[in-house]
Amino acid sequence: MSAAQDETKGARVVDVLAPVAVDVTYSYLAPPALGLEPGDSVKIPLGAREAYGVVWSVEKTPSPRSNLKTVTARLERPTLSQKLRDFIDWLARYTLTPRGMALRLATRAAEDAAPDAARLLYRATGSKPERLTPTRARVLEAAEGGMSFAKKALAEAAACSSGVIDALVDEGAIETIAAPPEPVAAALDPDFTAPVLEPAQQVAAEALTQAVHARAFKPFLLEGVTGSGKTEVYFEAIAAALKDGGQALVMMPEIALTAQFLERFAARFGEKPAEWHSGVSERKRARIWRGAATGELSVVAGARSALFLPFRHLRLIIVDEEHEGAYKQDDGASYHARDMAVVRARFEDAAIVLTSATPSIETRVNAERGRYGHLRLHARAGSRPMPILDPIDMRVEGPQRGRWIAPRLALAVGETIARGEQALLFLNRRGYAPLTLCRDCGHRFRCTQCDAWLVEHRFRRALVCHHCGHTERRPDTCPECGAEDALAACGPGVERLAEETATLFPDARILVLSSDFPGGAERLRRELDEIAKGAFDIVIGTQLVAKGHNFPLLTLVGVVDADLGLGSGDPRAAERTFQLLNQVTGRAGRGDKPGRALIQTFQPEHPVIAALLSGDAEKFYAQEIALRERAGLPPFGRLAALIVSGKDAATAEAHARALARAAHELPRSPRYRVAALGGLPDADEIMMLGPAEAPIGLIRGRFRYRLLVKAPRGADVQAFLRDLIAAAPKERGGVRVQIDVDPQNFM
DNA sequence: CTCAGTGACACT
DNA sequence: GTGTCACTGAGA
Repeated sequence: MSAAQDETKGARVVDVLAPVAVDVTYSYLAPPALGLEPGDSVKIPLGAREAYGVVWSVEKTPSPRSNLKTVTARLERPTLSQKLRDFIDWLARYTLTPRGMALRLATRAAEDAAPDAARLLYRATGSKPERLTPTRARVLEAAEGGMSFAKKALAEAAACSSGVIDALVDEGAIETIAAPPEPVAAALDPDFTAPVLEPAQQVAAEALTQAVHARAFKPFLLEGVTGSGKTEVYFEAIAAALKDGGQALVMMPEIALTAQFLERFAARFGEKPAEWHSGVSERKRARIWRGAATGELSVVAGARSALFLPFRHLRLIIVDEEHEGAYKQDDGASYHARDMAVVRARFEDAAIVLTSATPSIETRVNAERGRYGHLRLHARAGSRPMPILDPIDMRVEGPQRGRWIAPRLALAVGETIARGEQALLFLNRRGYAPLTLCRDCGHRFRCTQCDAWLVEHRFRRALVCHHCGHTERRPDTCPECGAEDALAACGPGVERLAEETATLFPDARILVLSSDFPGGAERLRRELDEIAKGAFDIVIGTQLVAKGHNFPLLTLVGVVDADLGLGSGDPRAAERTFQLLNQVTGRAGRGDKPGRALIQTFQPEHPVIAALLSGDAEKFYAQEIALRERAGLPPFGRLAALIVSGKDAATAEAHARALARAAHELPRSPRYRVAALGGLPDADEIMMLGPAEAPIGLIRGRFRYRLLVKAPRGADVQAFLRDLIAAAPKERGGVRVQIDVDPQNFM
């Protein structure tokens, strides 16, 4: 018997899933000594390189095959539980993502999880260095008493750089000792602070704690207006999970929101939870990943990707602000984190709580039909009253031409700031003006890449495409007719609104909050702090201001254009507008004094605006749900978006057309309809949904078109999509299809 | 004829 | 995802 045969004799065959864009597992020989079980991580040869993979199954009766490669080694990583592996398989199938890519979502953080490099501590040995400079003396003095310090701490204490310490180590005056790795997060105390709950909160909290203790899958919608105390309620559910020795995951839509949350959490549980988002260092994420797997970590608060952490005993998931669009992931695997969280909870036999002041339609329907428990907090905690809403009919009492603030709104702002209170003007449009045209020849500035109007950004002296990001300098003369000083800005953006506000209130301290201003989350946090301290009288903001930030001094909200977004042809336009305006107007009010919101609109009788003004959310939900049901829109019909991309607009469009053609040639139930949401004007086989408004975005250097597939409830839209992708023409390269399923009915 | 750039393809 | 290979067009 040869040595090679000897080696393979008795070897087992394992099926390994590698984190690559492949849907199948690969089989490898595994030395029995490794004792591999499903969920174990292994090092494997893959093509020309070494990769890692996760054992998905161990073949009981391996069929004889030649040419199998052999697992190189076992990786010291926590085992991925059966529950997590099932979830990965499910998600891959549901989102039409290769399973390897789904696996990668769950293991990417572990790629950096080198076993913790020993942290080095420094302490004095007692021996003196050859040359004792004043700086060195300071270091030795600081290190006196046998205490050991982190290098950085010691350097800081001695006010020197770490180089000095290195030199002292070389000369033997300082020694290094290995320290145990720092714990990822401190232990949490479920009884650190006794909760103070109002009766309605108490009822909801009890329902949740019961569900957590039951250790079974149970979804809830926790619905309550801004300030009704939803957080305190779900803190009790977290406390219940902790008392049972379980883990909890809190998902947040925005990084900017986490800071505030962490503070409140620490006040309730004594310590902050582990924080998980793209801003956290890779090294730290790797440790959180391990901490979740070992059970050492009990609560993680984070963004979408936290959903894939390998929790050991997950008892509870919270999805905060469940209606937020930020839960939708679009590049790579595309999934809706809120819905996938529900599925994860099902696999983990955990409770899950979706919270919102303005739930999404699908969640409301699920709650109303009894699939989710429905917990409601009607009043604001501490009896803070709801703001008073007041429409301004722009047809009757609008501002003069070229102005955007109606006299009555201006008056209200003036009174508010005269009382030393804050006013917020809300306009969901970045930049100075959404359209620039030439008064002489009528030329309109359009994006050369995707045909959308270019938005003027006056601060930057630029014209920017909000669709694809294309930017050009704003010229002084018309590029069409050469006329000078003939370019006119049409319509308002926040920058222009700031200009008008400054003219109306020259002495007011005005701040514009817009996501495109430089400085990022850091600056935003600082500015929000300053607002809370009263450093500004008038805040002008885009939808950024709707996202759950606290404005304690705000008493007046002016919605400058409530109609914006209602006519966009997006099937979710009504829902989005209602949510946005509700969140924004809900910011008004201080203490027990009701706030006031003035709403400028050209169509006060529009169902969405009317429902908003009536303050009756029930009315809105009832009418929107009825409408969706009639139109077969989600959640009553299934909508999937195929995102087709190409290296330039023309290629992308060609691919989109080819795919649409393939869709119509595919044998299928006539109940499927494939539509282009704008942008494919003469393709007669394509049903148009909404106006053509160039739905292309430039993402990572590629142009994207969006095609919609609509299928009624019960239809196997995934099977259709799978066939469609298979039938998609692959010639000339670059048909990349991403499926963005609006997932319904997956339970 | 070489070389960088682009895609298609396979990976057990 | 990533390494390899074939093919292309530009330049020596």
